[in-house]
Amino acid sequence: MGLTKTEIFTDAQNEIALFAKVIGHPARVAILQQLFKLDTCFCGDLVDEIGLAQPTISQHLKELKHLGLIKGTVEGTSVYYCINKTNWLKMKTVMRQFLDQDLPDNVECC
Amino acid sequence: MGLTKTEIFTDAQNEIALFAKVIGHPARVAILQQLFKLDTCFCGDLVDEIGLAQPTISQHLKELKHLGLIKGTVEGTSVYYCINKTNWLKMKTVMRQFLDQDLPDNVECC
DNA sequence: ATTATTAATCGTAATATTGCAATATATAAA
DNA sequence: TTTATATATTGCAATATTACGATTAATAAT
Repeated sequence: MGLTKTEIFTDAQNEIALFAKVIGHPARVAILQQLFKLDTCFCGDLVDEIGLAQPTISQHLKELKHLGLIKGTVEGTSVYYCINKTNWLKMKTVMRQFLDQDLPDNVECC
Repeated sequence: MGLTKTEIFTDAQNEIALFAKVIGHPARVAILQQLFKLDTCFCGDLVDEIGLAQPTISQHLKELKHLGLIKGTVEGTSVYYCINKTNWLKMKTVMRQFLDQDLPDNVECC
């Protein structure tokens, strides 16, 4: 096992989970916050800013890129990363819809 | 390793990651959606609704309970679960603040 | 051409997660 | 008291994740 049974859930449920999962690590949270703060950021800056080894940061960046939340552009020997606004907005919409579900006020809960 | 270095991140970053992580599995997404839909839900209903074994569901419920997103009340041999409104709102606030960060419109991104 | 710089990839160790069968626990019903 | 029902816990196997040292790749500078 150790393998999520994605096939028994709806696409929407899997999408929410995937987005949430990528946010589910403080290093990736920190990277995203940096990219928002600085608009664009060289990979090396992130390694300096966050206290993790370069390969570790690179790996987290890869995951964020894979989900489309960031873009990377090569410039010389450096790569600068930035938020992919379109996909960030998409994630925001998906997550907000999930978070905003609510119980009717009158319902008495346990 | 395989061990997240939480100590190098801020409390806020770790909190965001923890909340996101618990949503980062479709079974827990499905459970939460059911609890919102039905207001309150017997554990057995969840096992029937979602196609996972009873111990697996029980484990996911435990994680959700541990983070305070749901409450469980024993009634006879059954346990009924429901959303913990207060903590759900707290998570919503934390996550929304993270998701709502934005780049200035005028900034040109890569 | 050689060397320096930057980031990605590979390989690997440690730990975490997912899922379930088997079992335990606890209450309800007979 | 015995039996049925519902949920939690235990133990375990399979897989995933996290982290990093070593290496590679690719460009820039000398």
